[in-house]
Amino acid sequence: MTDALSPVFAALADPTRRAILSMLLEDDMAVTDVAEPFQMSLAAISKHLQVLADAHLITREKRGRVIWCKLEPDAFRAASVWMQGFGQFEPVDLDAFERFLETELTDPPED
Amino acid sequence: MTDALSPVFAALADPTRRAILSMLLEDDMAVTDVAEPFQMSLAAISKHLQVLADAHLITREKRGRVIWCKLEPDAFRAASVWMQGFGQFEPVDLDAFERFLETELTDPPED
DNA sequence: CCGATCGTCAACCGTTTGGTTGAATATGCC
DNA sequence: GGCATATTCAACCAAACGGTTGACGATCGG
Repeated sequence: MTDALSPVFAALADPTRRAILSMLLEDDMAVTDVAEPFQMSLAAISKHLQVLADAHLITREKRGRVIWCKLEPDAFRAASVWMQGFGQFEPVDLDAFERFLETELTDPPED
Repeated sequence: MTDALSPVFAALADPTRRAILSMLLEDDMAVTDVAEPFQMSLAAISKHLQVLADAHLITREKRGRVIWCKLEPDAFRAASVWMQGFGQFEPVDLDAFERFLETELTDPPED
């Protein structure tokens, strides 16, 4: 499967993995801390992180004992662009995105 | 799985199904015509269409013997909105979308 | 050096997925 | 009515998925 989009969507299809991505949206996290809120083994979370890394949705960097997980926005963008082609004939999302642009500009995310 | 997003992403994870969606972007199609370009059985395509319909990415309408398949942009939009949250802190896609807006306005899709 | 912590690996297990084939169900046409 | 066309259903299969447990290799702290 040389196709880059399939692993991205497959990774996003699992609610646990989407929850992990939402957590990483706030900050980079160690594997153990990622696993903490979930009712499943650390090994299971480790596998989920592997799937996300294979899809290039995250990267992992080892510093000492701890492996830090970090969002990788590029893969999101590729998939998002593909999807936008299917919404484009509907004017509604243009409005929505203009509204988003406005809030993004008037209320920029703090560092 | 009461979650609405998972079946959408799962449906999009298969390249055959994404190809079907691209075909439907041009026009509504009968099941047999959807199946024609693929090297697999009609039953397999029928199942793919079922998956897409379960995710509400398409609808099927029976007229006579023929079942017409039609894109349903709303499901795309929900998933797209979810994903935009992960790209939003990157300024690049704003530029891309502005360019898209421009082409969309200067070259509107004919009915 | 030793014990605790961090994370992955390997083997296993039940379920889902993506495909096949052949039969079944509508519907349209003559 | 009878035949061809359009689509799904049902049973089956191999492979992938999402989870478990237990052992293992690194690394930190005393």
